[in-house]
Amino acid sequence: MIDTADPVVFHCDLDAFYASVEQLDNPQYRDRPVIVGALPGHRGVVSACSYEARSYGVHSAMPVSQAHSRCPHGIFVPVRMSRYREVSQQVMEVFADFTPGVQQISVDEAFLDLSGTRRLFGPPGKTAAALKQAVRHRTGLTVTVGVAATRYVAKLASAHDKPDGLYVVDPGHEADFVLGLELSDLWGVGRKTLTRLQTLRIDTVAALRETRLEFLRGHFGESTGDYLYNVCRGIDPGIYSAESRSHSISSETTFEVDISDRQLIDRTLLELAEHVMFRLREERCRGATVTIKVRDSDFATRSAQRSLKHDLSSVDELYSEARLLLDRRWNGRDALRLIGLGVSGIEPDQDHDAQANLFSDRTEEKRRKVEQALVDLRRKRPDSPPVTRARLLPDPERPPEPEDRGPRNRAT
DNA sequence: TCTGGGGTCCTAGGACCC
DNA sequence: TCTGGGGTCCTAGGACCC
Repeated sequence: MIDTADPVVFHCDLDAFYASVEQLDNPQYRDRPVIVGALPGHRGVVSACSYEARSYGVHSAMPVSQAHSRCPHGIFVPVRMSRYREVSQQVMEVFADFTPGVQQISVDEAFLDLSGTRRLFGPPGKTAAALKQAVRHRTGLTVTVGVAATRYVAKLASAHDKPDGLYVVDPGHEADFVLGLELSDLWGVGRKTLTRLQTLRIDTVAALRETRLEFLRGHFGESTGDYLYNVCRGIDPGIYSAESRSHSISSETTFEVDISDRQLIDRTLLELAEHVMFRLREERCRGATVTIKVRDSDFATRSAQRSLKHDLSSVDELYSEARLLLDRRWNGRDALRLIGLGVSGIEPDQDHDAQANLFSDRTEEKRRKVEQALVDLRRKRPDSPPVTRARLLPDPERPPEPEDRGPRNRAT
């Protein structure tokens, strides 16, 4: 007998989301292999692709050059993130009609808490079918729903029945369900962990379940050991249980060709500083830890980080810290493939004005105010050309920026 | 085939303090 | 003077996810 008080979680996952939106907006793309990401001839990977493209062996995270050779007649289109956010918002509104307990975890995924709705909507499987129908009717998109008593198992359930799927794991059957999966199906077991498990002669979920907790902790550390021990038994390790808020903001650029030109690298660093600081302000956050990242031609990646005694107050300050850090990780000669910049340890900035008054340096305070004014202007008129520093204005020698490199408006 | 960009969380070693 | 142990913060790197 199923208790009406049993917890019920839906994991809702929009199918091939970016590619589906492109097919929706461009009817001529329907039933054709659509590949969203970098364009052929450029560095980059596939962000998403339609199921038609998958039948050619294309998948997300694959280098675009490879996708192009597997599917030369595919339709390659760039990422239009702001459009996907818009459609995502519509879908979330449909979800909200079913429960106030919507926890969005990415642009194309959400957990829904449907506990205690049996009397209102009937059995969870019926509710999930109605939800799929509502999403299709209102947006034209298909969504796969996994239903279980916990978030972790609901997530595995949706992954088990894509696309346009509906899979219910009845309460009490979590362990049996997980036993039927491959080790690599377990969320949180990636390529490296899989290889290490196999090296230890652990090839299946059943074998993992026979492995002692102490052994797993010894080989993988306490945290991952406990994680593996739990998930193979269908026990939720506590994913997404806490209220999440962002702890870092970063931005990075991979150059079309590796470069060692100091001026170009400095200029890129300044653009990144502008972008990161803009987002920090836009989200009304403050932070004091700066991290830079560089990647060499051979893909070796290094980082350097410094925590300041005070919160960052301006683009110029972030930029000059970033340059100091860059000098610690780059000899100024080797060609770089990528450069990145981030601020971490960020917290909500409750009171801007009180904060600003703490700055003893009047110029810093002035800068801060000018930058905040720019943020407010861009927020008010997002379609107007961005106001920016003279040295960041487009260089006639350089190709134009791809659409989605600029600061974004967050859907809230 | 030559590998994006945005995040999260964990580990391990060293500094520092009690 | 020498010593132990714990807690916390910082830094660098790595695994994983969408």
